[in-house]
Amino acid sequence: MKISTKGRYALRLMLDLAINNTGEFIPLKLVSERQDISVKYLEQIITVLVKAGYVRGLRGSRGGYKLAGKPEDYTVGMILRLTEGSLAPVACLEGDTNYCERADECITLGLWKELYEAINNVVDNTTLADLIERYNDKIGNDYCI
Amino acid sequence: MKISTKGRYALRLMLDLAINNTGEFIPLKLVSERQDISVKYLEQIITVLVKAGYVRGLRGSRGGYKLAGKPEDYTVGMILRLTEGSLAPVACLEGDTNYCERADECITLGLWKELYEAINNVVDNTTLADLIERYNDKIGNDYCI
DNA sequence: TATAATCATAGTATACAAATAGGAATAGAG
DNA sequence: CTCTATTCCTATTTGTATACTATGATTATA
Repeated sequence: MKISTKGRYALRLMLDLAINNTGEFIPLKLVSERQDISVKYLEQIITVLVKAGYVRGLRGSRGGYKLAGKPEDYTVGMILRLTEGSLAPVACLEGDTNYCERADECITLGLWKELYEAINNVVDNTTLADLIERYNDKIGNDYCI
Repeated sequence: MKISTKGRYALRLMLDLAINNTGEFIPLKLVSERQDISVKYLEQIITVLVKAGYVRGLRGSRGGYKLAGKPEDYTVGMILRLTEGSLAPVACLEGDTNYCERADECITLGLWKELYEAINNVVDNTTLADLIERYNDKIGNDYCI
């Protein structure tokens, strides 16, 4: 029941781009230094975010990445699902591909559904902007987003 | 973010013992047939439940297992934590052993705490008796617990 | 043309998941 | 008192996923 590094790092990556946004493209080298994650691993993770259209990349010198939209456009759920896959606690809740023969007589299915909903409820109701705002309130910082 | 087979099977095992309880000890062979899980794997899983005192075992002919307490005594959380380990979505929320240097400046820590609480809230407020009752209501069965 | 970056693909070490296997100990039945 | 059905104990296996690292091609700017 753990969120993997891919999901966690993707979130930190998006947050880093949001917080350090100046309008310019931000190279992964900088994100790597700030977040203490290797550039190579970040590259692998950001590929998915680019393909999903959450992040825009520019090659070459002065290249880098920036969020395609605003921090409030991206929920934690969107980012985690992209990098982690489904957040369902059991496979039989994932789409129609993992249908379970025992579903009708399954005593625990309802419980897993409830757990799934609780998880979704948290991640889908929190945006990057929310996280930054809460952090500013707590720490007294004022990251410009 | 998946519950492993150990956790899921442990829950089904406890439920099977609860539902099929007659006062006698129930051999794993029967549970195995009903739940379609190998006896050998069930043995491995039930060991933990016995050591925790959730289940009592008796060796030899006419031996088997039975719940030590009543179905309402056991929450899903108790059973899952025993077999899965902590249900924390990130390691830094687990006890004091996994302390993270970045905790103070971590923007995502609050989110993980919220998620953790949401998960705990579900599993700690559902007992085996609840699951059986809900199932009876849904299916029209009347398992004697 | 040099440089700094993304982009694409492959490889690797480790740990965890999901079991299976073999046999010793024991409680009851006959 | 022996047979049998069971728990109990420890090891081994197999596959898959995680968490990276490595190499090199491409491209945009200075």
